[in-house]
Amino acid sequence: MLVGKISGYEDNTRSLERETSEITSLLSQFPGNTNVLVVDTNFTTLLNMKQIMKQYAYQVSIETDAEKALAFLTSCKHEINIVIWDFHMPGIDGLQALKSITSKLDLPVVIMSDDNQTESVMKATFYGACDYVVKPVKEEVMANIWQHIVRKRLIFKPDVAPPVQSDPARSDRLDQVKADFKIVEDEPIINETPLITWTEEIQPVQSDLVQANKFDQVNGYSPIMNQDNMFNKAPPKPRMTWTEVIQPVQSNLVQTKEFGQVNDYSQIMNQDSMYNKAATKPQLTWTEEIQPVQSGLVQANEFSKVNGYSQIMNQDSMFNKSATNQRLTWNEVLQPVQSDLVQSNEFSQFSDYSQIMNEDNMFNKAAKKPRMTWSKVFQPVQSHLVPTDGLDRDHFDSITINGGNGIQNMEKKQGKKPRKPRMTWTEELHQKFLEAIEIIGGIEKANPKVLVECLQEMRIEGITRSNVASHLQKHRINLEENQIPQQTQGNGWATAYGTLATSLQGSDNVNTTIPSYLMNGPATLNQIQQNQYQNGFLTMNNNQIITNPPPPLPYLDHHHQQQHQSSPQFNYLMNNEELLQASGLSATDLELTYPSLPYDPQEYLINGYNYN
DNA sequence: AAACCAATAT
DNA sequence: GATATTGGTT
Repeated sequence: MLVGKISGYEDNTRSLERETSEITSLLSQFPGNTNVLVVDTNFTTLLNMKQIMKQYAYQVSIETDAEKALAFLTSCKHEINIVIWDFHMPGIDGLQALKSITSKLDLPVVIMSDDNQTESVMKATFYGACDYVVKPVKEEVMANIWQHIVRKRLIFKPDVAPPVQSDPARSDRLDQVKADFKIVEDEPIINETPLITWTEEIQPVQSDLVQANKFDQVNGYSPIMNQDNMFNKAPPKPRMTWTEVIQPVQSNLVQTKEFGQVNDYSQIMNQDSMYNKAATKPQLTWTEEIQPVQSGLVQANEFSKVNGYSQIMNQDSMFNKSATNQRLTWNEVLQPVQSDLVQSNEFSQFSDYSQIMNEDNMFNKAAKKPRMTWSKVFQPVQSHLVPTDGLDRDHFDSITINGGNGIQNMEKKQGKKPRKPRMTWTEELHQKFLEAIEIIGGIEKANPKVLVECLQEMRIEGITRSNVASHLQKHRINLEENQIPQQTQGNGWATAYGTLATSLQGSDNVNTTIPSYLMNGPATLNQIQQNQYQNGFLTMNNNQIITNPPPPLPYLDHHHQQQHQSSPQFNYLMNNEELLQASGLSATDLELTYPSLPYDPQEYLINGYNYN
C-alpha cells in the first residue's frame, strides 16, 4: 500500500510537472500567431473583426464568399487553425459549413449568428460547432477564441501541440496526429484551388509584399544582395511588383538601356548626388513682369484658358463652407510679400502688405504665400536653369564649378531623378478602386490610406499609397468635371465616368449622377433643387442636362442588393497570380478574371440617358 | 501642340 | 491628406 501510494504520488507529481510545462508552452503560443478565417457576408463586419483580432496578434483571413472560403480551407489545409462562420451565410450556411469542415478537416468551427434561437444553437452544436456566438461578437470572445483550438487538441490528444503556423516542427507533429486520426486529406471538397508553386518563371513578390514572409525563409530570397542592403542603410520601401493582372506601362523603358538596370537609379550620377544634397528646386525670382497669380481667383479669367483653371467658382465658393475663409486676392494694388524670394524687397517697399487684413493675419499667422500660376507671359526665372535658346535642356545643363585650378565648365547629366515606372489603372483595377470606395462608405470618406488598405484586403497587392492618392485625385477631378459636361469628353475617363463610374459613386439611396462627395447643398432640397444648387453657375447653359433629375437607375438597386446580400464580387483570399492560376485564365480577360463581377459594364449604358 | 495622367513636390 | 506641379505619353 505504501509503495502504491508513493508510486501514485510520483505519478501525480510527474503529471503535474508535465501539465505545468504544457500550459507554459501553450501560453507562449496563444493567441498570437493563430490563423483565423472569418466568413461572413458583410465585409464591414469582417473588417471590424479583423481589426479587433489583429490587436490580439491573430492572423486573420476574411472572406465574404462561402464557396471560396471552403475552397481555400480545402486547398490550404494547414493555413487556418480556426474558422468563424456566419450561421446565415448565403451559399453555404453555417450548418453546411460545419458538415463539410468537420468531416474533412480537423478544425474548430465557431458559428456566429445575429440571433440565438435555441434551435439554431442546438443545430450548430449538433453539427459540431465548438461555440455559438452572437453578433456583434464581443471583443472578449474574439480575444479568447483560441481556447477552442486548445480544447480540441486536448480532447483528441492531450499531448499534441496546436497547429500554430510559425512552428514547422509542430506542424509536422500535427500532420502526424492527423494521420493517426485518419483524417481524410486527399479528397478535395469543392473548387479546390491548387496551391501556387513558385518556379523560376513565377517568382514571389518581393520584400514586404504579402507573401514575402512566407517564402523568404523557404526559398532564401532575403539574402539577395542589392543596392539597398549593400550600404547598410535602412532599405527604402520596396518597389511595387507588378503582377500579371496589374501591369505598369513601362513608358520610360529607355532608361533601362541607358542605365543598365531599370530600378538601379541610385547609381546614376547626377548633380544632386555629386554634392550629396537633396535636390533643390531653383528658386523663383519675382520681377515686376513676373507676378504670382492666384489659382482660381480674380485673375483666373485671364489665365484659365492657358493654365486650365477653368473655374473661378469652385467648390468652396459654391457651397460657402470652407470658402468662409475667403482667400486673399492679389491685384496690382495688393501684392503679396514674397519674403523668401529674391526681389521681394522691390515690392515690399511700395506696399505695406502687413496691413492687409485677411484671414491669415487676423489670426496672427503669416500670410500664406499665394500659389502662382504660370502663363505664357509670366514665366519664372529659374536661376541657373533658364533655357534661353529653346533647346531641350532637360537632360543636359552646363554648370560651373570652382576647382583648384580655377573655373572649369563641365557638361553632365543634370540628374533628373528617374521616375517610377508608370502603372496603368486598368478597367478592372479601376473597378476595384471604385469598389473599395463603396466599401469605405463613399468618395467623401475615401482617402488614400484607407483606400490602399481596403485594396489590400481585396488582394490587390503592391499598390502604393501614392498610386492611390494620385488616382483618387484624378478620380475626384473627373467627378467634378462630370458635373460640367463638356463636348470634349471623349477620353476613357470621361467615358467611364459618364457611364459606369458615376453610378457607383452616389450614396446608397440617391439616384443621381452627382457624386455624393460633391453634395454639399442643404440636405432638405429635393432632387431638382439639389441639382440646381449643385450646379450653381452652370444651370443656365446646361439646364436640360444637369437640372433634370436622371431617371431612376435600376442597376443601383441591383448593385447594392448584390453588395449586401449576395456573394461578393472578388476573391479576398487569392492573390492575382493565384486567381489566374486557379482559373487558368488570361489576365486580360476582365469578365473571366473576375467572374463574379456584380455588374455588367454594358448595363450602365442606359438607353435614352446620356450623362454627357 | 494639346490633352492626358501618374508621379512627385509642396 | 489635399492639391499643385512635373514629366512623360498619346
